[in-house]
Amino acid sequence: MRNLKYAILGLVNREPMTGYDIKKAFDSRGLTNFWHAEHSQIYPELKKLVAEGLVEYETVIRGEKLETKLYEITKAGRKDFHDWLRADVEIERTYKDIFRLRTFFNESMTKDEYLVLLRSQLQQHIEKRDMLKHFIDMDFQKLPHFNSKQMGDYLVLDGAVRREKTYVEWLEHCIDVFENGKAGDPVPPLY
Amino acid sequence: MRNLKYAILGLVNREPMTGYDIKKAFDSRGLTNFWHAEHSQIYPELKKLVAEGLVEYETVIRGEKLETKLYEITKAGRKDFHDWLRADVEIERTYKDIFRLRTFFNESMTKDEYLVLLRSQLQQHIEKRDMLKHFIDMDFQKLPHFNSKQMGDYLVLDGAVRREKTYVEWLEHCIDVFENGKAGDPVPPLY
DNA sequence: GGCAAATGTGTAAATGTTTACATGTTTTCA
DNA sequence: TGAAAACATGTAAACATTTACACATTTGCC
Repeated sequence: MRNLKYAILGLVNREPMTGYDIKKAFDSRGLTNFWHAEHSQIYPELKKLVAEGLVEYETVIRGEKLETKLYEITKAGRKDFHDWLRADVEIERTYKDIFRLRTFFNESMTKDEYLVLLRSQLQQHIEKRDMLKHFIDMDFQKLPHFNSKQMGDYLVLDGAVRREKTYVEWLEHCIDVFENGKAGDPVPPLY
Repeated sequence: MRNLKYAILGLVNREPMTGYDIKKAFDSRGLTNFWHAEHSQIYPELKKLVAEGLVEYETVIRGEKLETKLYEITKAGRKDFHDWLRADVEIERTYKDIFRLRTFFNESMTKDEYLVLLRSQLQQHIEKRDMLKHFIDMDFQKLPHFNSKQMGDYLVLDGAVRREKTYVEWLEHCIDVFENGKAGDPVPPLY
C-alpha cells in the first residue's frame, strides 16, 4: 500500500522539509487525527524514497555545525504522488477502534463497570471535540481559497470535528441505553 | 497492546469456537466495522494463547475424518480478559483514514478531479450506511436485553451507522464547498 | 553561564498485519 | 455424481508500526 510513502511525498510536495519537519507535521493538529508515524519510520522511508529517485536532499548547516537534510520532491516523485492522489479507491472495510471492541463485549461487565468506562470516554471525546472546534474557529473564520493548503487543513479538521461530535453522541446514546433504557423499548430513530 | 489477543479471548469467552469461527466473526457485519484479522494471524495467536494457558482446545471430528479444534477459554483467560475489559484507557490519538489523507492534499488536484473522488466515496459510504441501517432495522426492532451479546452487537452496529452517516455528511460538505462555496464565505456552523 | 526544551538524525528489536503459499474435507446444489 | 462453495488449518515472506536505544546541536530562558 505504501501509505506512508505517499503521506511523506505529499508533505514534501507542499514544500521542502527535513525529516524532523515531517515528524512535526504528523504530530500537528490536523494531520494527527487521521495519519501518524514515528521518526523511526520516517527516516528509513526517506532513505528509500531517495533510493527510488522520488525525493532528493540537500545538506544544510544549521547554526555552527548541525547538519540537517532538506528533502525536496523530484519530477518522478511528483508524478508518482499525483497518480496515487487521483486514484479512485474502495472505502476501507475496517476502521479499527478498541473502545468499540470493548463495547462489543460489554455483556461481560456489570452496568456500573461499563458506565464508568463510557463516562471516561465521553469526557475525553468532548474535550477533543471542543479543542478541534476551537482550532477551526480560530484559524478558519473564512473559507480558505481553493487549491491552497489551508483548504486541505480546513476540510480534514472539519471532518475531525464531525467525527468527534458523532462519537460523543454515540457514547451518550450508550449511556442513555444503560441508564434509562428498558429491555423491550423500541430503538430510537437514528435519522 | 495485544489487541488481537483480547479480541479472540472475548469471542471465545462468549462460546467455544474454532479458528474458522473466529475468522467468520471478524468478517461479520458488526465486528468487521471496527476490528478485523486474517486467519494467518488468528491461528498463530490461538497457539500462543494455548501456550499461555488462556485458552485450551478439544479436537472434534467433523464428518468422517476432518479434525477441527474447538477452543474454550480457561479460568486464567477469563481473568485476563476481564481485567483488560474493565481498564479505563485514553482515547486513540489517530484513527487512520486514507481518503482524508488524500483530502489533506487536495490542493494538488483540480476541482473536477477531486469532485470525482468525492462522489465515488459518497456513493460507497451511502451504500454502506444504508446497508448497516437495514441490518439494524431487521435485527433490533426491540432493544436487546442488558448483558446479552445482542446488546453489544446492537451498540456497535448503531455506532457504525452513526459513523457512516457522519462520513456521508462530511463528504457532502466537501462537495458543497467545491461546487458552490466561494472563497471568503463564512464557515457554516457545525452544530 | 547553565540548564531545559526543542531540534535533528539515525538504528535495533519487537510486534502487528497482509499476501501468498499449501493442503485437505464436507456440504450443497444442479 | 460431479463440481463449486464452504469448511478447516496451517506456514512463510513481506510489509507496517511501535518502543527502545543512541547521540549530538541549538535555542530560549532564568
